Amino acid sequence: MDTQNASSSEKSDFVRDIVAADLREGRISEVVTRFPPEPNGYLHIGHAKSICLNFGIAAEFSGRCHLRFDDTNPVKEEQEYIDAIEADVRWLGFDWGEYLFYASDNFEQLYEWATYLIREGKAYVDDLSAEEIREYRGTLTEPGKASPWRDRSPEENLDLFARMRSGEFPNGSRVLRAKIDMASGNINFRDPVIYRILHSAHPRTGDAWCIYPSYDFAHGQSDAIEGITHSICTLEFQDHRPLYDWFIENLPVPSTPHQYEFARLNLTHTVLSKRVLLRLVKDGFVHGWDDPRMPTLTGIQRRGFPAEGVREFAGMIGVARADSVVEIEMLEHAVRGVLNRTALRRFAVLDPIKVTIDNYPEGQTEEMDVTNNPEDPSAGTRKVPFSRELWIERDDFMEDPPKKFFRLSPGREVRLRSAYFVTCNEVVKDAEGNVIELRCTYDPATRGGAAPDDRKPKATLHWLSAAHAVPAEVRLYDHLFASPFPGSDGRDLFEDLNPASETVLSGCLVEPALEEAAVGETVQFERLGYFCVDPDSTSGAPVFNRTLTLKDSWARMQAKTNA
RNA sequence: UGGGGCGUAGCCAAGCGGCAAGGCAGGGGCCUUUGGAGCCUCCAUUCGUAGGUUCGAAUCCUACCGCCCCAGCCA
Repeated sequence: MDTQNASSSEKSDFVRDIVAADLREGRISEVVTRFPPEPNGYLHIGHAKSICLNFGIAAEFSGRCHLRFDDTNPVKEEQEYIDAIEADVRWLGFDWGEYLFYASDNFEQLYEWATYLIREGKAYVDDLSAEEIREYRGTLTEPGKASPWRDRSPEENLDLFARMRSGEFPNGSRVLRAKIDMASGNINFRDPVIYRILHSAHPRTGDAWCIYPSYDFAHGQSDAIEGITHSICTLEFQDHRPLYDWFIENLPVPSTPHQYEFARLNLTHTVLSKRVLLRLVKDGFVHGWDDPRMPTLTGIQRRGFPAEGVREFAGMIGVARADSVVEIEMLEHAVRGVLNRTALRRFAVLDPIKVTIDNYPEGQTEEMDVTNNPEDPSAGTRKVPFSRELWIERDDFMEDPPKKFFRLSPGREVRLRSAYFVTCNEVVKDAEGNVIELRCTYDPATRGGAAPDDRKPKATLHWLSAAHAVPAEVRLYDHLFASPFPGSDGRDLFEDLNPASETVLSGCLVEPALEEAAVGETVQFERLGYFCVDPDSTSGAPVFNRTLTLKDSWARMQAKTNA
């Protein structure tokens, strides 16, 4: 029973099953995985799935996971991205230790192996142009045909390849191709390009090279050099696996890694395409890679999602081979789960309305003891000042309330959390008839929020003492895209952007404890949601990003009756 | 019409010949000094479809249907 319970709480999926079997049956003695980002953009939540898989497996099976940059295309790659990727993987909570690699570390070895292939008669320099190569490749249903340069001698190929390296030829003039099978049903076998001429500086190797290996020629060989046992990638590389294996078999590589593919993550109401994310940033649809609406790890972090929530989410969704789109609510559920356990509770009023307690002594202030986190007694309590003039949330009052509205209204008594019961006696309006102030009385016997006669108001409100409240800016965030499937049914992706994805509120008020809140800290504004201190905050002028709302059954009820 | 994959609830996903896990979402209820959280409970007589094998099929076989990926000198 115990072992059953223990094993059922372990993560299990087809990749872990394969690793476990390989270990059990002695095909490997230690599992070695790798996370191989190309430094041409920022990491997003989809990468988090892969990171959690690769680092997670290594940890669970006492192996190791390498961080390797797949930096074989200098025209798209930048040091900025390398730095950001390292920071994001660390933020997610993973450590590659000494195992930091770059495909570019292997450029010399890769070059040597390319010449090996040439000497074996398994690679050749092709003078065809890019367009000609495409034409010669054939189509999905028709075989390709041989390039006229396919049968050059190894000597000539070696000479040409060396001259490609030395910079003698312009971009696009020649490529090195593996000589495999122009008639293969798998297009990756139709003499794939393995080296191209790119007179372009590389973030790491500078101008040492003007020819660069393609992904197919670099990835598996880098795996072999590092001793990777399980090279885990996404489904679109399935067709490349035979080619991956071909290079491993035809080259004198030091180990025999294997590739396994899983379905990449898709999420509703957002998009996980580096191309589109780049465009959102470059065209100003968002404020940057770290915009709290972005699905990038840096954006998610600024939004206030804890790394633990992201990891929990990765565990929830599993790993399989079927294409899927996960509802973003699952991510939000995981995030709320950790925030509920860890976030300190605070009072904040986003849309204030004045409350005056007529029978409370003018000039008096009390320090009320308020629980920091009812889920975690060890978080203790804090003092929140209470006085005669208060702010409450405008939404928490209705002059003419519908049946199920339990909050404040004329003649009704509610509890001010951890303070007193108050009753609304009078509604003050301006010339236009807008409610501008509520005149209330309090019951001194209910100090702390409990009545000696045990009567229980149907609602508990959050509040702020007017004299002590700190002004703040609060940014409300919602899904980046209004449609769950952006760009579906032929719509332009950008038409589906949610116009209400960001709402900036000024004139919000927060309790004094928040005046000097630490950037990056996420707290719960009681009854409103989770909010994260934004780096735009300055001393005494905090800025908060709404991470997520609390689940709101009142709002749900409203929506249902309105529908 | 070539090659490679995938179809289990609204969504994700276990299941590996013995009678459909779990989570998210949703419904109902309890509880509550957050209309939060928590707790209880309901939610697939059926696994893309049709045949077949078997005492027994989501699991094996056959055919069909649907969806995804591949024709970068991107990864």
